[in-house]
Amino acid sequence: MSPKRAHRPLTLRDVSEAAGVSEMTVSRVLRNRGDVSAATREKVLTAARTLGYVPNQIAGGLASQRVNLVAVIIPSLSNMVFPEVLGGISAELDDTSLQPVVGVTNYSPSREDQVLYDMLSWRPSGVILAGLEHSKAGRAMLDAAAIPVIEIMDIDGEPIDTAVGISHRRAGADIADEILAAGYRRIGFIGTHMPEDHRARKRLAGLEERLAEQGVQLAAREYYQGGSSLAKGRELTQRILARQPDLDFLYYSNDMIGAGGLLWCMEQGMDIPNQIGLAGFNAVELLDGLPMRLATTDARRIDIGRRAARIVAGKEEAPEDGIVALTPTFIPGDTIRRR
Amino acid sequence: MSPKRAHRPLTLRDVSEAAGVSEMTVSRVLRNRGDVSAATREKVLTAARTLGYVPNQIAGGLASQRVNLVAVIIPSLSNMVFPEVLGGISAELDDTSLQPVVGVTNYSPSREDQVLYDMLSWRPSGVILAGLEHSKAGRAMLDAAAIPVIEIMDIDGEPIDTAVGISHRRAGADIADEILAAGYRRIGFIGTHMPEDHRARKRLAGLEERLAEQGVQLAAREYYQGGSSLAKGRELTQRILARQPDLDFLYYSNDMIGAGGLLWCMEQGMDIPNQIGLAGFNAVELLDGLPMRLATTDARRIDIGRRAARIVAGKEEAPEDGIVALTPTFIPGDTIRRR
DNA sequence: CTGAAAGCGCTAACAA
DNA sequence: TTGTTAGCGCTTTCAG
Repeated sequence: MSPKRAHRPLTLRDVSEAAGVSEMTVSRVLRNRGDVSAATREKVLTAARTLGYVPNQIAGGLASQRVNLVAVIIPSLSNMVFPEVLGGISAELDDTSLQPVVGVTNYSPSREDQVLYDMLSWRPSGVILAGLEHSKAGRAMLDAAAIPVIEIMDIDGEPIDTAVGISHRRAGADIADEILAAGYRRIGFIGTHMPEDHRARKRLAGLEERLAEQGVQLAAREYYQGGSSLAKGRELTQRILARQPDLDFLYYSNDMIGAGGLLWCMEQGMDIPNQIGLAGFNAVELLDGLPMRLATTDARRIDIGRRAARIVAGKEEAPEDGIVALTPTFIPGDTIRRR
Repeated sequence: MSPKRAHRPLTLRDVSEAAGVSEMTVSRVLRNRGDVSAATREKVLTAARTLGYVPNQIAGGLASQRVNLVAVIIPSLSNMVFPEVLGGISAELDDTSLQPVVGVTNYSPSREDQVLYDMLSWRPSGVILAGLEHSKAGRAMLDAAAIPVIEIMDIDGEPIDTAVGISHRRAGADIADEILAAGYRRIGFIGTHMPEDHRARKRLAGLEERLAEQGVQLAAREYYQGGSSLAKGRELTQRILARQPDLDFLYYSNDMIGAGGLLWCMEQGMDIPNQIGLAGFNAVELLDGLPMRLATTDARRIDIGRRAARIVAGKEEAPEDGIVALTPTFIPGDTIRRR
């Protein structure tokens, strides 16, 4: 028969009694702090293992005024993008004593405030959160928390402490350059209608600005609500082309709907990239096996996670101006004419 | 100019002084506990808001011996499946005071132990973790923790407290029935080579057993390492059919590689579902917009998350026998012959 | 309805 | 190298 389930959680005192040394010595052994003789060390370790003791970080955190938690606050988990950022963070934190704790806002500012409040109440030693736009209340909480704040994904704005990301405005402009250089002129845009997705908004602004500089205007736009899927990409592509059949390029605010559009255009027998060019955003590797490779931009999300984590972990110093700018990479794939 | 960043985190005492009442009264207001006059309540709330006070749960947890955290331990975040389970958990926890804290094991038992140790050191009020297979050490920690343990995804085994999930063995057998009933006989299997993915293993076992009962054996198998992608699905499909061109059905251990295989078969001009049938597993809605809908099984992962969360939150009582069995749904799509 | 005292389990700081 | 003492910031409990 297996041992009975415990009724009372173990404390340091239990280990201390079992090992015949003071609680303080047990504490030192378990944290690898201070000098302890090999013999007592062994005794303590054995006792702790035998009992199945797990230290109480609640008590430890209160006593030491240090908590090895990093709050990570992101808009969504279903987007593929943020799990990857998380992957970068967690990989870089793995060889430190810090643990990430994740909160999800669903792109809602009020929920961001709530999540922030909940996380800060654990007195983490740092915060990594997406975007530079926060509510006044959120900003106040961050200021009052007096801990390092790393804002990720976006650098178009004023960071609280440090921002790690790409310029989405710039990324939009770069895509405009690619599109124009490839000779496309009648350009349509398909993206989410999300006032709170500031990064998508900035990309679109950058795109339009650069187009305007070259005397080109967006010929059509199609917005949608809710999550992105292949199906949605198909539907929107069909709709925009029904309205404006003469478009020669479609720019999608993400790869998922872009891929849906690509599949639809292929089924219609359209000549890609000559008759029409397509591009998405984010370089979702998931889609690598499609019949054609969608043109896209790698937003460097794993690197963003890593750099942000390195900074909170103190492996890397934050720059003077508070901005860590990464350079997005345009990946032409098969859906834009080669120059 | 914005207010300076704080240097010292605020405490109850700060609010107490600002509001001119005892710390105890502040505590009561902030937790909505005990009777407080509307007037003092208002004073306290105003003071707390003005200062930007965020309660310290580390201290609170220690004092009250209660921590409103639920540890959620899953194998992976890049799988699409687990973020959805998480979604279900988080949705159901939203109207309680509990917060999920997520740990990722990467399908490694030793890492599961480490994550478990880290999470239990926060003294959560419950644990939700994937699978019924745990190390001896992990089992010991869970026993010693003396908190509710909900094992999710799988019910083929002996739960510690409660298991919420589907029978993968049974799901495999059901798929065998569907395949045989549709008239396929030369069946190939493509799946990950993951000794630690017990659920995929049990599905395969269930499939083979049922096939054997009907006098059919798997005609070919192809295993792969690492993550699943469309590209991998293509490659493996090509490989298995090169070896065994006469296969008339391919069963994939997940939808992602299944979809890759589907795209490849379509490009080869194969007649689906007559010449060859295909099925995946998991009903990943992401893939909904493909040219044909892959046959698949909905493993009820959102429901699994919800039910598990309801039980830890005490919204629902755990059954006597510790097993909450959900029924997976087979979705024929377009890639299996209709009877 | 409000307040005072004690202590949660651990660690910082100091003493031996 | 080991032990002792005094809190960390809150909540429990009890008194008013």
